[in-house]
Amino acid sequence: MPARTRNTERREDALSRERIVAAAVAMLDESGEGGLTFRALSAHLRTGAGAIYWHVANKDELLVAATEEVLAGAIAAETAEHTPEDAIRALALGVFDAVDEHPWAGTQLARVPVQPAMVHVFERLGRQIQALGVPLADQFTWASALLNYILGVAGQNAALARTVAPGTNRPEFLGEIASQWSRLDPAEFPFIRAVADQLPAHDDRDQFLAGIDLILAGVTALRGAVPRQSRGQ
Amino acid sequence: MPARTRNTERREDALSRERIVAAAVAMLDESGEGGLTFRALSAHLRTGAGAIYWHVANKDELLVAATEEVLAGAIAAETAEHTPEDAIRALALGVFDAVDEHPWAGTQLARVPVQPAMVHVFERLGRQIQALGVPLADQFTWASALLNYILGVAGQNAALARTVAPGTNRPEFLGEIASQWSRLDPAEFPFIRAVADQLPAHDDRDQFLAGIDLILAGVTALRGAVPRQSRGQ
DNA sequence: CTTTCTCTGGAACGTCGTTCCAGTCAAGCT
DNA sequence: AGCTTGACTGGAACGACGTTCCAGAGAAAG
Repeated sequence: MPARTRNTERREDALSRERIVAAAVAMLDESGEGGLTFRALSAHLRTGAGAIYWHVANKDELLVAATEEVLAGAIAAETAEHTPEDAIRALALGVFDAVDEHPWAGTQLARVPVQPAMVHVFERLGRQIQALGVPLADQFTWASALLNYILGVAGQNAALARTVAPGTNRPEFLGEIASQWSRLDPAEFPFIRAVADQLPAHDDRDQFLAGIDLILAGVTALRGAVPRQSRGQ
Repeated sequence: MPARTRNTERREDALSRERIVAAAVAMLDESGEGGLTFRALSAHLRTGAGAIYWHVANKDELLVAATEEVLAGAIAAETAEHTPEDAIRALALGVFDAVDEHPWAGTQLARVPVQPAMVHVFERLGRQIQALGVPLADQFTWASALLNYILGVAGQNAALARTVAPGTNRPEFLGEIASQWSRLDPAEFPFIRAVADQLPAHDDRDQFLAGIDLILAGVTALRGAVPRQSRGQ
C-alpha cells in the first residue's frame, strides 16, 4: 500500500501506480499481450521488479488497472442520447472501439469475471433497458444478454488480433480463411460456403452494431409480452 | 507426426494422442485450468515430457484437442427438432452444458479465434437462421451474433468458475457479490442495486436460454424488414 | 546380426511471476 | 547535529512452467 501520509515527493522521477499502469498500457499496445513482463516493465521504467511490486500487488491487478484505464473513456461518455436504444448503441460502441484499439483489453474482459469497468457498463445498459419499459423480472436477464454479447465480441476480436498479429495483415488473413471456407465439403458446410465471400469484406464494427440492433429488436418484440416462461422446451 | 505406417502396436500401454488428450481432459476437469502441466501430465501418464511432444505439437494444440473432445457431444446431437428456433436452442444448450461441465473449455473458446468445433456450431446456427427465412445479406451477421453471444456466456461462465473455485461454493459466492451490489451508491448504481437480489437465485442456464430467445425474437422481428441499413446513428 | 525407424523419458534451457532483502534517502524527533 | 523511522528502491534468487534435446530402447526389416 503506497500510503503517502505526508505529501512529500521523494524524487522527481518517483515511481507511482499511475506511471506503472501507463507504462503497462504503452507496452501492451506496442507489443501485445505477451509483451507485458515484469522484467520488460522494469527495464522500461529503469527500476527493478521489486519496486513495482511495492505499488502493484501482482500482474492480474496490473492488467485490471490497465484495462480500466483504457475503458475509462467509454464509460465516461455520458452523452444524453435521444432514445434508450441510441444510448445502448453508443455505450456498446464505446466498449467496442476501446477493445478494437487495445485488443489485449478484450482478452482481459473475457478472462476476468466482472472487470470493474464493466460494472458501470452493466449499470448503464440496465438503466436503458429499464427505460425501454422492460418488466422488472426481465431487466436483469436482458441486460446480461447485452453484456455477454459485448464481451463475446470483445473476446473474439482479441483472439483474432492475437493470431493475425505476426506477419500478414488483417484483410489478407481473412481472405485466407475465406478461401479455406469455400473449399469445405459442400455437403457438410453449405452455409459457411455460402457466406464465405462475405467474410473478407465485412466491417466488424457494423456487424457488431447489427448484433446489438438484433437484440434490441428482440427487446422491443418481447417487452410487455407474457410475463415470462413463454418458451418452448 | 505419429505416422503409424505399419499398424503394429509397440506395447500394450503405448502412448497415443487419444490417451494423452483423454488424460488432459481428466486433469483439467479435476484440477482446473492451472492443473494441466506437461510435468503433471507426464507423471499421470508415467512417462516424460518429451514422449508427449512426439504426439502433440504443443500445449495450445492439446487444449484445442481437449476442448474438441468435450464439445463433440454437443455437435453430434443432430436431433431433428420441430422448428429452427428449437434446433438453435438445442444446439446452444448443448454448448452451454458442455462448458458448464468443463469450465476450462469456456476459457479456451473465448481465447482461440475459431475453435474447430465452433465451425460446426456456426454452420448449424447459420442453416437454422437460413431456415427462418432471413435474407442472405443478414444470415452471416445474425449467425455471428448468436455465436458471439454463446461464446461470451461461455467465457464468463469459465471466468466465474475460475474465481469461485478455491474455498467457497457458488451460491455463497454469488450471495457475497449480491450483498456488495446492494451496498453500492444508490445515486450511481440504482439499476444494479435493484437487481442485486436476483443474482444469487438466478439459474444460469435459464438466463442463457432467455438470451437466445431474445435474439431469436429479434430475428423474427427484423426478418423481412427493410433490406438493411434501418438503423439510427 | 545389423540396420532402421518409431517411440520413450529424463535432463537441461530459457523465461516467467513472484519473493526477499540489504540498502537509500527524506522527514521527524531529541 | 545526530539518530531513528519508515517509505521506497533495485537486483539477486526461487520455483514452476513450456519446450527442446538427445541418448537410448525395442520391434521390424534386410
